[in-house]
Amino acid sequence: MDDPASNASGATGSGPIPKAVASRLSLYLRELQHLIEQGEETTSSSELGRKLGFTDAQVRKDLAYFGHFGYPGIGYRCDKLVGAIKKILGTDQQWHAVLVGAGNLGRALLGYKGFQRQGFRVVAAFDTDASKVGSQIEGVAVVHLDQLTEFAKANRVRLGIIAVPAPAAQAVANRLVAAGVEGILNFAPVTIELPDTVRQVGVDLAIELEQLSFAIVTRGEPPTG
Amino acid sequence: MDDPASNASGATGSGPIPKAVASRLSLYLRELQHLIEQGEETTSSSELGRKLGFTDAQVRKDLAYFGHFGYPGIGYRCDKLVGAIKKILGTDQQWHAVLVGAGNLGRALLGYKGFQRQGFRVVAAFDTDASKVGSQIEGVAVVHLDQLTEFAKANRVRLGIIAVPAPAAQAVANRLVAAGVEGILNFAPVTIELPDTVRQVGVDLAIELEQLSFAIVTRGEPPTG
DNA sequence: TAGATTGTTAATCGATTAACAATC
DNA sequence: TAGATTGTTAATCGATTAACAATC
Repeated sequence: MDDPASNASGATGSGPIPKAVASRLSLYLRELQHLIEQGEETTSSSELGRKLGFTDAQVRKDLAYFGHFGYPGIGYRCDKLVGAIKKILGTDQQWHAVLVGAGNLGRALLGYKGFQRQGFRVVAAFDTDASKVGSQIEGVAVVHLDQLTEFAKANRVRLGIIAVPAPAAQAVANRLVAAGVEGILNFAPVTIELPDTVRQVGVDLAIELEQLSFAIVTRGEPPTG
Repeated sequence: MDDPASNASGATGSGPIPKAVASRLSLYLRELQHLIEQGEETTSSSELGRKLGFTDAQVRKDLAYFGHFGYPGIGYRCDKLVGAIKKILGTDQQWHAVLVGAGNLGRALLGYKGFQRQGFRVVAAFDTDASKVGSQIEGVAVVHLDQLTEFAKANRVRLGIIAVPAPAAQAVANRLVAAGVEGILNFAPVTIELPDTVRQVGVDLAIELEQLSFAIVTRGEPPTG
C-alpha cells in the first residue's frame, strides 16, 4: 500500500469497531478538531493520549482499527484522521433530527451550536402545547406532535430527540418509531422500549451527577474498572 | 449472617465496585424507584434485566458486589436495594452543587427536577454577565463569578456544574477547583485538565448524537463490545 | 544518519455469561 | 413440598498494556 491514508473505511482487518473504541473516537475527533483550529497539522498518539487521559498504546490501537493513518517518526495528519473518524461515526453525512418537547431542556437543545458543527441538524421541534405550536425557537419551527409522521417522511428525518417529562417518554418514542426514525436520543429519565431495529442512546442528567458522587466517595479506593 | 440485608456497605468480599458496575447501579436505582412508585415491593434479577437489557446473571453479580440483598425464591426487596445502592453511590447524603453559566443550558439545568429527587441541590448559579447577576432563575440566585470561592466555602459546596461556552471552560474549572469543589460535571465540549484530587464527568451532547449515528451505521454489523 | 513514532504481537487484566448447588 | 430465584464458581470473552521491529 503506497498511500497509507487511502484506506479509510476498508479497515486493517480487525473487523467491526468495538463499542469501547467508538466512544473514544468521538473524543479523538473533538480533540483533533481543536488542534486543527489551533493550526496544528499533525499530532501523535502520545499527545492525544496525554490530552485525553489514555495511554499512547491505546490511542494507536484504536486508530489502527480502521486504517493506516500514521507515519512512523511523524505521527498522524489531523485532517486525514478527522475525515476517517467522521466516516466511521457516520458524521461525514448530515443527519436530520427532530426534537420532541419544547420545554426548558428542549429550548436549550435547540440553541445548542455543537449539533450543527458535528453534522446534525434539528429541522423541527414538536410539542402538544397549543401556546407553543406555531412559534419559532432559535429559528426552528414548533409543530404539533400530530404532524410528526407526515413531517418526518417529507424531510428525511432519521433521528429523534426526546426532551419530554418521563411519563410521556414511551408514548413519544412510539410515535417516533412510527414516524420512521432510525435512532432516538432520550433525555427523559426513564427506560424506553424500542423495536431492535431502532437504536437508542440515553442521557440522564441526574445519573451523570450520581456517577460523579460515586467517583468522589470512592476516591482513594479507586474502582477496578 | 441472619439478616441478609444488614450488610449494606460491608461488601461481600469482592472489594471495590468496578466502574462498569457503578454505571449500571444508577440504572438499577432508577428502575427500582420506578417500581416502588408503581407499588411493587419486590423484584427479581430477571425482571430488572429484562427492563434494562442486561442478563439476569449480570444483575445478580452486580448486586452481590455490595451485600446479600436477595432472597432465593423471592427476589429483592425494592426499598432495601434502593437504600443500599444510594449508599454505594453516595446519594444517601445530600450534595450541594453550584452551576456556572446561566445561558440556555444552564437555565434548563436549574429547572431540572431530577437533580433534587436524586439528592443533589443546586444552591447558586454563577455568571459574569451583569444583566444576569442579581436575578433569580427557577428560584436560584445568580451570583457574580468573582464571589464563587467565598460562596462555596460558606455553603458546603462540593460539586460544580460547568455550562459555559467551550473557550471559557478551563478557566471556570480552575476557579471551581480553587473554590474547593471535589467534582465537576462538565457540559462544555472540551477536555479540561484538573488536579487528580478532583473528579470529573463530561457530558458532550454532540458526542451522544455521534454515538447514536455510529450505532445506526453499524447496524446489522454489530460492534464487538 | 539518528531520533521519533507507528502498527502489531503477546501478555495481562477485567467483565460477562452459563450453570448449578443452596435455599426461601 | 415444589417452584422460583439467589449467590457464586468456572469458563469465556473482550479490552488494555507493554514491548519492539519496522520505518518515516
